[in-house]
This record gives sequence, C-alpha cells and structure tokens, in this order.
Amino acid sequence: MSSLKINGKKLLEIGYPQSPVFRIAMDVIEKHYGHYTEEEAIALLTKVLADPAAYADDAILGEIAQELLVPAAPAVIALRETPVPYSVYGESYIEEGAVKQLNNAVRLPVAVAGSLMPDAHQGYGLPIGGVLAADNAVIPYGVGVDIGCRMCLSVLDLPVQTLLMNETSYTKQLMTFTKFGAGAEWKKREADPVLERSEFKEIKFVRNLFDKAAGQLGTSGSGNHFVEWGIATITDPQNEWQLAPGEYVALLSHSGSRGMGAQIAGHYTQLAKEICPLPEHAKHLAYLDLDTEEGQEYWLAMNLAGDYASACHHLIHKRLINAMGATLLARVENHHNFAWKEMYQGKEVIVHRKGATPAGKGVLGIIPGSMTAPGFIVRGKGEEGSLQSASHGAGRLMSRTKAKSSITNEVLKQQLLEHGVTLIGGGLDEAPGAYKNIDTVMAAQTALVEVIGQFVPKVVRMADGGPPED
DNA sequence: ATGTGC
Repeated sequence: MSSLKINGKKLLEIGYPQSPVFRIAMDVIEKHYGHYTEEEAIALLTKVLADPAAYADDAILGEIAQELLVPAAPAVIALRETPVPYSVYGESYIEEGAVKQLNNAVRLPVAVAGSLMPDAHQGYGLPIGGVLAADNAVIPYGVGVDIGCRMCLSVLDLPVQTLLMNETSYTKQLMTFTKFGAGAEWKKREADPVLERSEFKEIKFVRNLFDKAAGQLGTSGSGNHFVEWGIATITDPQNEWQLAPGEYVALLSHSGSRGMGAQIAGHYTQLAKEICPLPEHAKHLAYLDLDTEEGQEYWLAMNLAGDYASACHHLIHKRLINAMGATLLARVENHHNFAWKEMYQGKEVIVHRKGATPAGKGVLGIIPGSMTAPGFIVRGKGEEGSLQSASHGAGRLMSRTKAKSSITNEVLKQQLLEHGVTLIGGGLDEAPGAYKNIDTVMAAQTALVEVIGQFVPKVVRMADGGPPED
C-alpha cells in the first residue's frame, strides 16, 4: 500500500487557512485516502473547502469540514505609522528597550498621548515608568501585573530618638505585624469593607479569588515590596498638615494587590490578546474597549484590586501604629500601577501609569529611593507634558539576575552599615547598587513635582532573597 | 509581581 502525503505548500495554494486544519487535512488524507493520486486528493480537499457545511457530517471528511467551520481568528490590528505626541524626561538615563516599548504604545490605534518617566526601564507591553493616555480603552499590561501597587507613608508622633537610639521594639513589631513571601497569608483573618464588595459576587472570575484575597489581606508579598521604619523630614513650612518642619518617625510601605491582582491581570490580558491581536512586537499592549463587557469587567476588577491593595497597606499601618502606641499625624499614599479616567486637552481619556506617580496639581505622592537612599514626599505640578505624572522611584539600573551576579553580600552589608540601616530579609537583587541614583532621577523631574519632605529608611523588612537559581 | 509553567 502506498501512503499519500499532502504537501503543506499545496494546501496553501488551494486556499487552506494556516490553522489546525492544516495538520488535520494532512492526517486524514494519509490515513484514509492513501490510495488516491495527489490530484484526486487535492480535488477532494478543494471541494471540502468550497462548501464545508456539506461535509460536516461526513464520517471521515467531517473532521476537516468542522475545523473549517470554526470562525477564523480576528485579523491582526495594525499599529499606526505616525505616533501620537509623547515626552521623555531624563532621556539620557533611560535604556533603549523602554523607549522602543513606548514607541510601540504611542502607535496603538487608541493612543492619545504618552510619556516616559526618568526611572523608566523595560517591562512587558508598556515599559515600567511609562504613561499612556488612551481613548475609551484600557490595556491590562499598561497597568501591569501588580494592579494597584502603591506606596503608603504614615508620619507619627513618636520621638525620633526612640528609633535612632534603640530600634528593638520597632524591629519586633515589624516582625510580628508584617508578612512577606509569595503566597503568604495570615492564619487569622481580619474583616474589612473591601471583602464585602459586590464585585466578589457579581464578577464570576473575581468570585473565585475571594478566599485568596481574604487570607492575604495585610500581607506584603515579595520582589521589591517592603515595610520600613524611618525618619521623615518635613521641609515645606506650607505643608498640608501644618506640621512644624523637622524630623518625625514614619512608617513607609510598598506593595500591591497580591495574588488577587496578579490573577486579574493575567486573566484579562489573555482575554485582551484574543479579542485584540496586535503585531508580535506589540502583542502585550492588547487593549479592551471600555464599551464592551470585557472592558467593563476589567475596569471594575482593576478598581477592586486597587482598593484591596490600599486596604492591605492600611491594615499593616493600623497594626504597627497601634502596637507602637503612636498617633498618626499625616499620611501620603498613591497607586503607581493603575489606570484612571482623567481630562486631557478637554477630553476624557484613560491614563495608564505603570510605575509612575500621579502628579496632578497639588496632588501628594511618595517616591521611594532605595533601602539606603532617601525617598521623597512630593506635590504634583500638574504638568500636561508628563500627563500629570512623575517617576515611581529611582528605577532599576541592573536586572535582578545582573544584580545577583555582580553585587556581593559584603558590599551590601557595608552599605547598610554606612547608612545605619537594619535589613530584615531582602536579596542582592534589591541592593541599593541595583538602582539608579534617586537624586539624578529627581533632578530630571523638577518640572513635574516639588519636594516637600523626605524619608530615610532605618529598619527595613522585605521578603527573603529570591528563589534559588534553576 | 505571582507560588508554577512556550
């Protein structure tokens, strides 16, 4: 018995789509029509392609026909040749990969304007430190994997000397009331209004995340997340709280929406990629139209994740402030991975900030440095060029892998010693040397924010160093 | 970033 094998090129010539049907057609011919000549087989396949419905119930050819009846994948959406306007702050400090990514983003059909912050570096889709305004559409990876990743600073009434002279109780409470690590959960759960939200009932995908969210409330996760005690210095006499300029004990935290947000990000970006196929080099920028059910659902889920991240910070701060018997004097907090409905040139747009601090006129924010470098309390200037945004930190100088291979434990220890910083947990990938100089970054954005105070870390807790290399 | 896979 001879066994006929159909050439893929022939299938293309007669108009077969490059889909699973290719493989199926080849297999069916080889298995059932091995005695045919190539001409006969091609004639048969041509007839099936011309009218697949007529063959749908055929015992043998039905397999091919049914695959042909599957609706074709939507055509790839082309990027525009001409970008919309975009600005770059601190261009000389920004790696090429980040600029290339923004260049794709400002060519999306829904793009309105873009901006790159001075701490920008390459990410997935939109770069970290990237800002993009879109027309009635939301890009899940324009928000990022950690939806609602944010900062929270509490300025307290504790005497500064208590932290500088004896940090024992600060360290002890940090160990008791913070929890780090991927998947970390508290054994004893706390009630919180965010867990009562109707989205947990109304959105099917979100419903399944409730248990994880309830267990992880008030935890910090891993990576660059931290909770730290330090000294805040208020420098602006005209500050919003009428605090006397000077030094205060303060608590600073950095974390996001934990597993819940990560699952939401993953689910809706997958959905976006199916609905909105973009060219390969821009595929992670897939967006959801806000007038669609999927877009609406993501918007609600994203906002829930943002509020959940906020609740996590508030619980951490409440527990630590209570444990120290302190009173809250001032608080500054902001998301830096999120999307907002804002006005731009008289029109409502969706502003994505992925690793960028909102900096509308008079809006307060906190931009952290590193575990040994100061962070800054800032007041936005409402600069339209940056879409009313600023950097979200110093930005990475080295990738995690590069930091782990080029920074030593001795160097890190020496830096901590020099700055009088106690580090609990943490890995070399988060060492100060892995980050850009925060002063340089701040100098590149004087048009975007004014500094009204700073924060110097003293006792820092992070997740233990990353998992062992494979 | 997340606890588990182009």
